[in-house]
Amino acid sequence: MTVIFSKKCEYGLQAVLYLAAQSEREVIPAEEISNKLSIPKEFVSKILQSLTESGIVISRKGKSGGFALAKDPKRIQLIDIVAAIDGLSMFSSCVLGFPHCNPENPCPLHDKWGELRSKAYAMLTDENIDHFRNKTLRKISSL
Amino acid sequence: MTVIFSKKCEYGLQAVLYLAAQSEREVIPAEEISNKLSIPKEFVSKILQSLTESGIVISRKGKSGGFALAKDPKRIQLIDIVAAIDGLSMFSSCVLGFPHCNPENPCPLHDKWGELRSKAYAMLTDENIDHFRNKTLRKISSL
DNA sequence: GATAAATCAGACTAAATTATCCGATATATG
DNA sequence: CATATATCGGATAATTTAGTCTGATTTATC
Repeated sequence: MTVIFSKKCEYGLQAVLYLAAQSEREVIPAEEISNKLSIPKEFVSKILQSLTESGIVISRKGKSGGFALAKDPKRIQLIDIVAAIDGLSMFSSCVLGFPHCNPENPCPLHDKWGELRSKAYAMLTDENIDHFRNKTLRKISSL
Repeated sequence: MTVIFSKKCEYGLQAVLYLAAQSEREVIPAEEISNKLSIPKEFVSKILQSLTESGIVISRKGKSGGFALAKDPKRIQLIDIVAAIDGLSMFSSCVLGFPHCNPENPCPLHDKWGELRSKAYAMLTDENIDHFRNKTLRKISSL
């Protein structure tokens, strides 16, 4: 298998994008997110709990409770979710798994991969999640 | 955690690059690869066995046996090892884990990721492993 | 032929990831 | 206050990935 983000992180990104696409509404119950995105309810719930601790989402307990973004979607970037769930180690570790891969002791792919990695980082930082709102809505409606 | 290649695949890539860097020698015992690359012997041995079935390396049993490339290193590309171990699904599946991500139903990152993915693919296909020989030797000698 | 050094094959174990379950607690609403 | 509907928190289960062990077989060399 080859992965970019862990399942947990993929689900977290999807769920946060989902929340960002609902900006007019109050909190959204985990069950709705689970249904719309086909993520096991308990699992997405747990992931959002952890994002609550990271300050990215907030939760309201009890009847008509649920999850919502903790701040203006213009101030949240995809990298925030990745950092909270998977961490940022992929942006510093060697793509071939060699130890101490750096400009002094580069692996054969060091330079090429370094470029790609920077672009991947940019992809996750250049835009805030509000920017993805319409695209997310369109994607969700196709599911 | 965030991964590009599985550990198995990282080890496989390292081991094949190692073999390619030893082109003048006959077969290399798994133990040497294990020692030089700090990969558990039985594990790298298993990985090379599977690459034998894929036709990328050959093995010789018995005393002074070991592994070697099955063909001219100019005819082996990194993608061959990736395809044999991790498969190529990462080059077609959605980076956010959405189902049926395609130009008609793109996820919010579809285009950007598509570009990066192509470049990652190119990184693994544009050069044969003989091209990495010197870089590999330099890296190995620093371990 | 005996011995040593290697792969081969398959079962097994360990660890990490993914997913589920359940009881407790909080809260909106009648 | 009772009820229904949520999250919260912790334990547990299932699955995948990573790694280990052992015994058999092969082969070079003395």
